[in-house]
Amino acid sequence: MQADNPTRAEKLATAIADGILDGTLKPGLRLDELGLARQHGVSRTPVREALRQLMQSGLIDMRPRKGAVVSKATPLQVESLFVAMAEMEATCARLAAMSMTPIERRRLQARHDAMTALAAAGDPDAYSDANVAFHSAIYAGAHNAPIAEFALGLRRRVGPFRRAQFQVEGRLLRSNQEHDAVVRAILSGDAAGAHAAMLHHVSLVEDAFETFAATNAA
Amino acid sequence: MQADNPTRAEKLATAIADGILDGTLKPGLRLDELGLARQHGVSRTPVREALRQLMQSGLIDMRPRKGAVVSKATPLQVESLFVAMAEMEATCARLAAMSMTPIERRRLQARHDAMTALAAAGDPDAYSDANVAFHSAIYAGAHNAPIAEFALGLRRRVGPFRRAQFQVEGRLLRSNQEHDAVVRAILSGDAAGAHAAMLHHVSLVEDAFETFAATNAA
DNA sequence: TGGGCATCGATTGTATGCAATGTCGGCAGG
DNA sequence: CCTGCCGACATTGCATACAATCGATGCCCA
Repeated sequence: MQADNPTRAEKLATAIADGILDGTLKPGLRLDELGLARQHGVSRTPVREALRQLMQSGLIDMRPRKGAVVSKATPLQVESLFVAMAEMEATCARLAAMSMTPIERRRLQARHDAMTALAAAGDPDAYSDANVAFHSAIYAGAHNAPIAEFALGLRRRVGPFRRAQFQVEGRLLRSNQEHDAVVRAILSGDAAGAHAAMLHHVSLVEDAFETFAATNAA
Repeated sequence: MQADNPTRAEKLATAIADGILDGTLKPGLRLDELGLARQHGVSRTPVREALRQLMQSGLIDMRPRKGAVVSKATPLQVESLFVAMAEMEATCARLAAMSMTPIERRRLQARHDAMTALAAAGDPDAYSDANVAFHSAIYAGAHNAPIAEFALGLRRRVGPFRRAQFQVEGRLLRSNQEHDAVVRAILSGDAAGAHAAMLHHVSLVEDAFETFAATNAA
């Protein structure tokens, strides 16, 4: 029981969050404190603290004496999440265009070039990983911790709803083209252009989700 | 000990948050769990839960075994907060221009007209209150819960740094003029214009803070 | 005299126990 | 048969007790 610098409550928080985000813990499921405690081999105390943390991040809902349930996102709420993420991405791009250092700009360009190659090679998995890093780089380039954290949290929360986005035929190349517009605007310091290009890019992701959802609703 | 529907942890969280925001608990101050518990007449458990909640909202910093301290905002971090708030206000204005219902638009217009009267009358206190409501109305008009909540949280956090903004001579009238531009853009559905106008407006608040800070740093 | 180290105190992390409250099932009355 | 009340149960909120870790103080030795 040594070398657990991350506290039990922290580990529980991430474990439960992972469970929610990867679909193991389904929306609406009641999170019983004692059950979770036994399941993870700890007492209720760290469970309670983990739950409180998750509540703040919006992954679960807790009402004073009614326990905790996995947030059940209505389609409207999911829509809000996508809109919010699009806006935050666009905002980060705007700020990045104004704030990125020359080194960050060069690295962004390098990332983008690498992704262009991946898109041409047609490797969805590698592209997807690189895509996450690409967007994270823009968050970081905004040089604004509060916004970057919020954007990261949003991305985590919308994650479950856009799993297969790069499976769609031709999405890779289009995504890369859109990235190109974003990168050019950022590198040239065009704040408004970066905002618009990123908004366009992420809104298309949202459209892809809606198409996907509509298809699966049949 | 009845009728405490808000749980003790919740009440503690708000109490401590108020203490931080109104300056009673100064940045850098160590928050001793046992001390807080005794001070509020409860045990450590609800204190811990309250602290965890405050950590998530950014008001305090906690490190695994090193306790909690009131977040000490460096000037750079304060700057980040102001930038973030400006961006979120602008984003809300953008979304509001696209999403507000006719009723909301009429109410916004009414609010603005009332504030114009207050500005003309030169009543800083009443204007300040109305100003909060005005901006909140725009948050709500964005019709996006995640963004609105984030914006509200940011406004709370920057609050302590912009107390006397309307004390500056002539600020009232200028503020009202800027609001006018924002309102016109929103009412006409000009998303980009609303974004720009709000960004301009809030950035001026930031400038006022910097002037204030620079003056007081002497 | 200065540095390394052991031990102590303080404080946090975790576990468990108790009291209070919400929930579910059964029962009486209409 | 349905509706409303009542009591037992389950679960949460809180308090207290125990364990583990960090920091500091003082001592010993070079």
